[in-house]
Amino acid sequence: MTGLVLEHRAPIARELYAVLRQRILTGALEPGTTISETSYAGQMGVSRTPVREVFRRLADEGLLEVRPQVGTYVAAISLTAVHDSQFVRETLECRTVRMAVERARPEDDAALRAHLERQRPAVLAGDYIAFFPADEALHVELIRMAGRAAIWSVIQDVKTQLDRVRYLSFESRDWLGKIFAEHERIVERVIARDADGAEAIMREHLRTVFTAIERLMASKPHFFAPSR
Amino acid sequence: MTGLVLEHRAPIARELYAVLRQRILTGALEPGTTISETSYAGQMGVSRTPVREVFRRLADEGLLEVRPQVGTYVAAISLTAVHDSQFVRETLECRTVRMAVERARPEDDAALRAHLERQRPAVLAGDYIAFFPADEALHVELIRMAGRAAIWSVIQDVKTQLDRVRYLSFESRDWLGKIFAEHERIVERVIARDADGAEAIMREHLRTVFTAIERLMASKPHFFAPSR
DNA sequence: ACAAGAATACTAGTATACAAGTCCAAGAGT
DNA sequence: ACTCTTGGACTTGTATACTAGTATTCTTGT
Repeated sequence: MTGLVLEHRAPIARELYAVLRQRILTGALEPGTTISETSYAGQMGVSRTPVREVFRRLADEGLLEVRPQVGTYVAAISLTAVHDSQFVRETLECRTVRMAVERARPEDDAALRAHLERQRPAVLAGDYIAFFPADEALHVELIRMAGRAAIWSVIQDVKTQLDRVRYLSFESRDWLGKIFAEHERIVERVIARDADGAEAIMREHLRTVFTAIERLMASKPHFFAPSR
Repeated sequence: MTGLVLEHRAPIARELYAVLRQRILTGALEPGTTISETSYAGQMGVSRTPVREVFRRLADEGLLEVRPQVGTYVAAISLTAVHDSQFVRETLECRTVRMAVERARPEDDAALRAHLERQRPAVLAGDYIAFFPADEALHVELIRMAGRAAIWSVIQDVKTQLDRVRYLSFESRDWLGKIFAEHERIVERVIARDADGAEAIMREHLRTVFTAIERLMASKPHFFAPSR
């Protein structure tokens, strides 16, 4: 008994997935970019097998487009997909925030306030990297309060499309402040047990992405797939 | 020029996916069943590569559980996952059916009636196989009328969990008739441009799965994952 | 110069070989 | 009889080799 726990090194595919996904979301790899299994495997110093597994998964998420025997490309942004993703998120989170209000207990209020305090320093520092997980944590908390924690996986799925637009559109410097102010208003309405108010602000909050979509369409129209 | 179009034979993985998915949904492979990549590949007469790809996708869908270095199993039914899937579907389709009513045009009414007529013979014959696609087609039509056709992919995703319960619970002989009657009432309310009525019946319609869940829990409790 | 066709250099799909972790059971030692 | 150890038979993870389809480029004939 050495007391030493040998760590399993994480599967290569898991690491590759996180890295490539982030590169696409942040725009390091722009929509339309060609990226073959062989070349990416060589670039990352691994074999095609895990790369192929990652490509398949990202294709299912709508971030890659695989054309058999031809090539793989970073998927163009589908305006329809983005709009419908926003619709799904708004529909689900507006309903769950109502439920959160109805089920809220005193200790939940404290948890919500704690989430805000975790976000505040990131906002003041203009630190997007730190803000994103704290942002998600608040939304997860509200869903948990609603008693539907498992639907976060569905929201995460559609949120992928929205996050990519957010990243690519280069939100302005005061964006963090705006988002945070809306978070404060939502939490305030929840603590006041005002379901209508909380839902209204949540709806407004989740519709701010539309301005990002419009800005991106104006500045980078070639990122979008033809609407057909 | 021969006029003969050489068909690309469909990728093996695609075929494997459809077959294995159906086997799991229908219960030919019961929850908890062990199924290794090697054995299934041998059984299907293909190599591990496409089998592995299919396993990953089904694991992402929550139909398989892959334990590294140990084995792969047909996933147990998660009561939480099923309930939250129902919640997502109800939330989305209740909202879209309202929108369908608001946007409905005369030619849409005809399309809805046509879908009912397509379902009727399957109901009279007690033909589940023929009914399922006609059932889905009606729901897709309503979503299309709402102008949100793309959210069907989200609904399909959560619907997987619900369909499995439906299959495994062995719905009674008169189930088709009940479902069809609800379809008729929904279509009738849409044609009457009664958004509240249509939404109410849709909600009732999508909650019938709860009786299937209860029946399955009573008859096959070992199909379910411990709730923790 | 130009158009048609053949060689070439890619691509993803599939098969196979090897590596490493896990579980179970048989057997040795006490 | 019981415990511990050790070996073997699994499992999935990864690497590599081969197949077949596609697009481009270069050659060839006019």
